[in-house]
Amino acid sequence: MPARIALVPDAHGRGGRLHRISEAGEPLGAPLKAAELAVTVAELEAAEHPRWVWASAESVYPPLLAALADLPGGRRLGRCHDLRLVEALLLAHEGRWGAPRSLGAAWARLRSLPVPADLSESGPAEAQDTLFAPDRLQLPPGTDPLAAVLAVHADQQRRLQAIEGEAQRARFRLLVAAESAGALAAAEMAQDGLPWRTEVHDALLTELLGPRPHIPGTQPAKLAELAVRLQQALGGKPFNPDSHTQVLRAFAEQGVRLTSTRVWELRELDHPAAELMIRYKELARIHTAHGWAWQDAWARGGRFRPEYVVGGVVSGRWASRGGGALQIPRILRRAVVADPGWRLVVADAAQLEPRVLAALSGDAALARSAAGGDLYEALAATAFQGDRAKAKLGLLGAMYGQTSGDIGPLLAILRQRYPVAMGYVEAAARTGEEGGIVTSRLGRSCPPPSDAWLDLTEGAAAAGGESAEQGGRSTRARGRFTRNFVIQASAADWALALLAALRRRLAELTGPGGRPHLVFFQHDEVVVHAPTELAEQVAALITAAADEASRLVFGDTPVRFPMSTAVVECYADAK
DNA sequence: AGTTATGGCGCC
DNA sequence: AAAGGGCGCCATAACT
Repeated sequence: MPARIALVPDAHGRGGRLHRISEAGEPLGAPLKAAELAVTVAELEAAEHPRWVWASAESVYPPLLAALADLPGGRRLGRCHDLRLVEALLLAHEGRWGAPRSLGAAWARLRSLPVPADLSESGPAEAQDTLFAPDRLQLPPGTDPLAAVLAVHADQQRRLQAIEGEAQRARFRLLVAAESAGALAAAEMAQDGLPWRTEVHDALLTELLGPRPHIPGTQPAKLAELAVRLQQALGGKPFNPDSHTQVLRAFAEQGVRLTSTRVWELRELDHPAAELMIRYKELARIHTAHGWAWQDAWARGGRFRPEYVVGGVVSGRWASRGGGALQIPRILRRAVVADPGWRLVVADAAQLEPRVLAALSGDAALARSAAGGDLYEALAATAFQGDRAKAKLGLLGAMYGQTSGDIGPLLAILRQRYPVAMGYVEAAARTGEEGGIVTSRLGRSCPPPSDAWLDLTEGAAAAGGESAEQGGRSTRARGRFTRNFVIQASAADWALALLAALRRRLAELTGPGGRPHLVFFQHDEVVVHAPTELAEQVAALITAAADEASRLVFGDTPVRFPMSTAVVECYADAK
């Protein structure tokens, strides 16, 4: 078993302190002092390939990564144990959801000291020297940060060891490793950035909106023109098309009653202004969310640099902070182009969530449908007379808890043909409706119901009337949440395992053109920027990583998790 | 003036 | 075609 090394950077300088520890967290030998932390870390990484134990990758790794990049070889780190992320996983598992998870908070709990609240995570990363400052770790003044890292790590190992059931414990450990690996990948992707051609983005914006306005804050020509035509189509009185209330009023004055300004509602309207309104919304959104201001803030110097928030979604999916990394509109993918001599290897897991359901529930019949290429096609052939659309609709409805529409008969067929899988999601829904907790395959726990929920549902049925209705609504909403959680969170488990496996395999690959590296991760999709001569090898690695993830997360299952992979120059050409 | 809520829509 | 689950972000409206 390779060693673990606890690591604490200095408050101000380039140095830091380290201590070898055992798996259980006992210190081995004497602590080390490093004048040049990056140099020492690079040497130890090459010699021992340790698991780095630190307060959080988010605070420690980015500056270290920048320093490592300046060293010959430009090594990255293989593995870590992220105390803050692991603390969050353990707290949720222990039913202490919402307790602060910083190193300082964990330390304070150990010492029965007042527990500091977590800092808000708003705003872009601060200057590097303050990232290292001890106050960011939320430690009480005078605390030795290295001692805190050692103590909290040892405590976490004890809590991991205490998890009931050998298989569950092993899976939770995998979750801990994958979550931590994700934190490394997130920092590396933030540093590398997604290749972004500003001139392509510009041309696209100009085509859609007209030339960039000289005065910031003014509307581009085509948007302004649309607004005028919209006014004319609605009686000529000026109004602000960005204001829902004014739009509703303008339509009402023409005798058109709308309950909202949603696009699908406008589409059902037979009025010349409806189409203009839809077009206006479309363009206004691109302008405000991904226009020139966005480009200035997030996509300079040929790279889009988002900030990922690992574990930012309760299901274990990542969130992002600023830049909307996980909501890049499809049309803007034109601007994502590989460097000359490089390619983008774009891969997404095909029909991940229904496959996860098949593997999770152990439904043999559904697993047979998930053993090949198109799951919905197979499902349709067995249960829906070849109607693929119906098969897809029904299965999605079952996973999301849909009740409306004409979905009832489809669900009935699924219940009859796949009782094990349907029983699985329905049991999860029932647990939620009763106020219980569900967990993902690897053991990530969902949050408990809020106090407001308990107030709303307690005795609501007996009370009758409106409060019964309200209680019933929130009961069912909680059921839909837990029903979906088991699938979405287990899919996130799998995707995280894929990411970790792929990252490890990519690190071993290098060519004359450079090293392939991850540049994007979005729920069930990865993008690798690779020298052209390595692109096909990368595609093969992705397949291998998916197989490894499937085995690690679901063990021996007949369910396949195929990746749909494309080697392209431009992201928009991947699908 | 600054903060919070809402509506709406982008992604999975 | 939308709707069911999860998010982030923007502009406006509604508050403190």
